Amino acid sequence: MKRKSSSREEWAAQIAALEDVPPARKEPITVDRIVTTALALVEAEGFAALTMRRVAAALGTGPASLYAHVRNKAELDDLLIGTLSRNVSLPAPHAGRWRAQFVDVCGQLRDQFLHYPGIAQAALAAAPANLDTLRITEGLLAILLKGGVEPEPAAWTIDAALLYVSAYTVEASLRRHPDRDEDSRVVDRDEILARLRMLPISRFPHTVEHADKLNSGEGHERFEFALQLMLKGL
Amino acid sequence: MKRKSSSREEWAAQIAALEDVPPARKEPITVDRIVTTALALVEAEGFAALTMRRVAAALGTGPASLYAHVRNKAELDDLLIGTLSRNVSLPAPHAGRWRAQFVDVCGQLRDQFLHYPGIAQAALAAAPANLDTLRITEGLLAILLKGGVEPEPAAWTIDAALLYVSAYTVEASLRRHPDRDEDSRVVDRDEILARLRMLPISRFPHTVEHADKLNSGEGHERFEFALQLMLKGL
DNA sequence: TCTACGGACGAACACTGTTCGTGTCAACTG
DNA sequence: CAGTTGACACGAACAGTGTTCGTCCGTAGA
Repeated sequence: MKRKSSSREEWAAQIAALEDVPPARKEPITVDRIVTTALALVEAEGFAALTMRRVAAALGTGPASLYAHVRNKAELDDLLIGTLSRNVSLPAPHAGRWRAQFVDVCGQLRDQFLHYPGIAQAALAAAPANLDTLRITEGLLAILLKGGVEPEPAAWTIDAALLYVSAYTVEASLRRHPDRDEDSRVVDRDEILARLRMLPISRFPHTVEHADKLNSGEGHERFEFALQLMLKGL
Repeated sequence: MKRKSSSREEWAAQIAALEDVPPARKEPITVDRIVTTALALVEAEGFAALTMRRVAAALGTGPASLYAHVRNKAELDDLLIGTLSRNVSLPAPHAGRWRAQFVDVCGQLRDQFLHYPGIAQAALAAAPANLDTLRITEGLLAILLKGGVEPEPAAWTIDAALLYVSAYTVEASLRRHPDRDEDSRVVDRDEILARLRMLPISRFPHTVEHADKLNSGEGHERFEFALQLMLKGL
């Protein structure tokens, strides 16, 4: 019966061959196509939706096909943050504008991460010796050295700043996108403010008094504040 | 035959009742027991091993039993970081030592997170209005206000510092504990240094030149450096 | 004593990452 | 040109995940 079903399939194949368009000639899977598909998926549905199966399905195949081009999901994650890192443009270091240049590069990275919600989680786990992230480190190092910062403080400041960028964007993504209209979790600013004011004054005197300050900060004010804090401390 | 097997079980139960020790009298599951078990699991095997099934198994039951006491795995995570937050002791604010006090509290939190490898991932996702984390915010706010810092910069600095603590501990855990003796990933410091030196000088001049500084920092030197950076900037 | 109710839990669902073995098509080789 | 080889595609499966449903049972209240 194996024979029979086999010839039946051949028969179907022959019929399919009669169609004017041969079945799309399925172009081969490449690492680039995988990365592009994955990024589109993260952009549309967030990092939690990035699944080997979903990527494979979007490419019209099964999950096993991806493992010929990518060792791991972790390696795919690394490739994604590498691609994102390649999108930030590094300025020619200018001694007089080193602070602004530093903040600008970090801001570019922040925007890249925010555009693909949740992907910063992969950035925190990314291999420390990734070539594309090292390119950014090199650029930031050039900026700080040009600004007259000593090498070791410069290196450590870069480390701290990049860590902060990742944490900031992870948190921003988790706050925004946890799930559609869940009852808890998606508490907006006014709600948080109201809850802070409800705290017992005996145990949380300063929190209650300055609840508005704890929740203030439009856009990326807090982000810029934190980076300026680090740079002014140098 | 349902009858038959049923009576067989009853028979077995009667036999079991003959034992001097009644079957351990299975003490009830409580939120506290769940949290304690979960923390022990994370301490021993890392946050990735924290599974509803493993917690349930450690309690001698199935995963469904946990959902009577805990809404989500996310809620369990929140409970864990709440418990950890409750372990840091807040000093009485002292105007002359506000910087040292601030760094000390952050260091306590860091040590708590490092003691339960990977748990900081949950801290980044934790609810912003958790009572136990708010207690730490309140304590830090008291310290900074006592030090003469204005409320809004104080609030934003606390936000940045706590974010940094989480990011620092997440990264430290991921670097250390990814998997037992995997071939890649667990690249030690000397290996990273060697790889940095192999970079093409044309594209990575500063990275190659200062490779040693990029990798320096014993213990928590970088951690203290980053926090001092923020505090000096105030 | 009977009833209600909340906790415990077995089984299942819909997922996840990953591997194994087989198939198939292309490009080298004789 | 015929034949072999090797890389890639992929169906099926495995072990594991969070979560839910329906049923059981022991204890507290009427």
